[in-house]
Amino acid sequence: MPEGLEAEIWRRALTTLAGRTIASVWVDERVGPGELVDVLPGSTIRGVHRHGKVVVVDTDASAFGMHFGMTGRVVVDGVAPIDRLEYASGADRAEWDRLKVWTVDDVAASRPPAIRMNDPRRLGRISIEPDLGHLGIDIFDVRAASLRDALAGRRLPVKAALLDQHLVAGLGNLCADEVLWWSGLAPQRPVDTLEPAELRALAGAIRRRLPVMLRRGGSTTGTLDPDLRRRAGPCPRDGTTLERSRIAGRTAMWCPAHQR
DNA sequence: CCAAATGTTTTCCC
DNA sequence: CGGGAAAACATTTG
Repeated sequence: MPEGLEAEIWRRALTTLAGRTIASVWVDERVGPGELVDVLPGSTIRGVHRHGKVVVVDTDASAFGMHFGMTGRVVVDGVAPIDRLEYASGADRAEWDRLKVWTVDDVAASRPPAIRMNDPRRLGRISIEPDLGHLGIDIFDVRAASLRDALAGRRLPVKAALLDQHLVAGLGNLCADEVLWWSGLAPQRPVDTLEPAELRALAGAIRRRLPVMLRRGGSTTGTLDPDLRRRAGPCPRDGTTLERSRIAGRTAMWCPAHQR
């Protein structure tokens, strides 16, 4: 997916809909509850929040959540806040639409839906009143202390921990590799071997780098960008050829020289 | 043609 | 119970 950064970009775009009243809803029942069609019409959008990779739209009747899987995306008032997703199709076919929400002014003006979620691979999910209680600390709330608490008592590789949404919510494969690169930690390092200074470096990388990537447009804008990952090119810091390994079922790219 | 791709969940196994 | 590996989901891209 779309990682937490993309979810935040979409959350901000969706926030512009606050105050508008929903007229009608269509949902692909393979990925979301059909009851949304009955519950939402007549309600007004109050606001949009996000935890980790989940975006939640609050209305005065109910709230619904969107999770984007690997290839889900959102179009707001006909405009895609992120025009093209890496590792996904550049096309936007109507048959891939999974959720459409029209507001009363959309209907009056015969406009496209205010909210349209489109997802070719159909790995994303739409939920009603989503339970976010099982998610870990949000990426923008990570501090050295909260990160230490989240990882306490664990022994798994640090990258596996960063990808586990129950521990830290919002990091995906790209952002996890990125913050490990910046903090000088090898992805396979067990979390119980991390020194306090290393934990601080990791929390610092999450705190400092994610806002930069968010400003640049998301999780593909890091130092280890998709092109460098594909080529397994030289480490931008020291020129060492990046190494590729498999951790927690995902491809990890890392520098064997400066990441220890 | 083949492998891999921003993700999660489940199941099987140690 | 913790953790890993693999499969499943579905489609496009390199």
